[in-house]
Amino acid sequence: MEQDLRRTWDEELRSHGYRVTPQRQLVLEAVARLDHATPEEIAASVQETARGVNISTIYRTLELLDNLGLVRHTHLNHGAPIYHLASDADHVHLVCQDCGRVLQVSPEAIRPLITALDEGHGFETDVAHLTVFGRCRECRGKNA
Amino acid sequence: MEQDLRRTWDEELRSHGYRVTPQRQLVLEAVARLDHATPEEIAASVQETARGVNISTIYRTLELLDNLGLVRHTHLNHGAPIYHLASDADHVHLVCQDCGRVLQVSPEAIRPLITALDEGHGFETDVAHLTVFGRCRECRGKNA
DNA sequence: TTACGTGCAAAGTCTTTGCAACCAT
DNA sequence: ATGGTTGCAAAGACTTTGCACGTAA
Repeated sequence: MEQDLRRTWDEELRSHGYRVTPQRQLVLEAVARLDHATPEEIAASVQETARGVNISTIYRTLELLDNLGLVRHTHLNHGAPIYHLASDADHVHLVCQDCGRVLQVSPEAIRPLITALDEGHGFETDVAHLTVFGRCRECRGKNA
Repeated sequence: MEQDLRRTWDEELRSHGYRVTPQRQLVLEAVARLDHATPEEIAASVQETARGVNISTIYRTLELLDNLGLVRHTHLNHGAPIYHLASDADHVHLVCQDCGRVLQVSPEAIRPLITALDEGHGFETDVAHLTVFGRCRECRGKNA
């Protein structure tokens, strides 16, 4: 499994003329390990397992991997980008504006939306990038 | 109409113990006039009609108006917040990741989504804050 | 008058960039 | 060898904060 991941992006990089470096390896592993993380969190995570990768390299690597389609990002709060593996099953994020909790739901839940936007507006939804803000069950219960 | 808007937020501010100042008035008018704009754009717009309002006041005012529920914001790209009047009819933004175009669609288009998230997850969607990324009809036509 | 609000400037985040040294190929 | 990569430090873009003065109420 990890071997598969490795082989895949190895080839992906090389086939596009990019080099396979330890830093890129570490960043991708961190993204896979953390599941959902900001550039800072990824940097912190990488420091633990290695001497470290410079934060600017983290940014450059994430941008590269994103362009290659190996990772994806979305914006959960304010504007902080959150990265995750593109190979992760597609999912949509529900962010509670009260408690900050982040729920993941299957794209099935939003299939009707995708269909409606496609048929009604010719718009092709980027499901992996979708974040829905609102209030979660718990917070709705608490307040009015 | 403009009178209505004015009376409404005037009272809204005062009833919460805030003062009605020319700056706040200018910022709200700019948000109404521009329909969708970033803090910077709002600042620029305000400079045209008056000596100007300091950018930090713009930020403070937008935050205040947002808390009071007079304006709303969403994040279209990277992280630049886009403000618009809360009284605007609810609408959802479709952002094309290829050309950057922003389409507005009625919340009707996403009613099924709202329903599904509510019934399936007890999640109350903040429609006005929703932004959907993807590719617009034109860009889908152009490329493959 | 009183204390909320504003302008200004400095400080803070987060991200990008220039450049010389480094290393994957 | 040689050109893509990295680390470092500086520069940027955007936002927040401290403080003294200004002003709505």
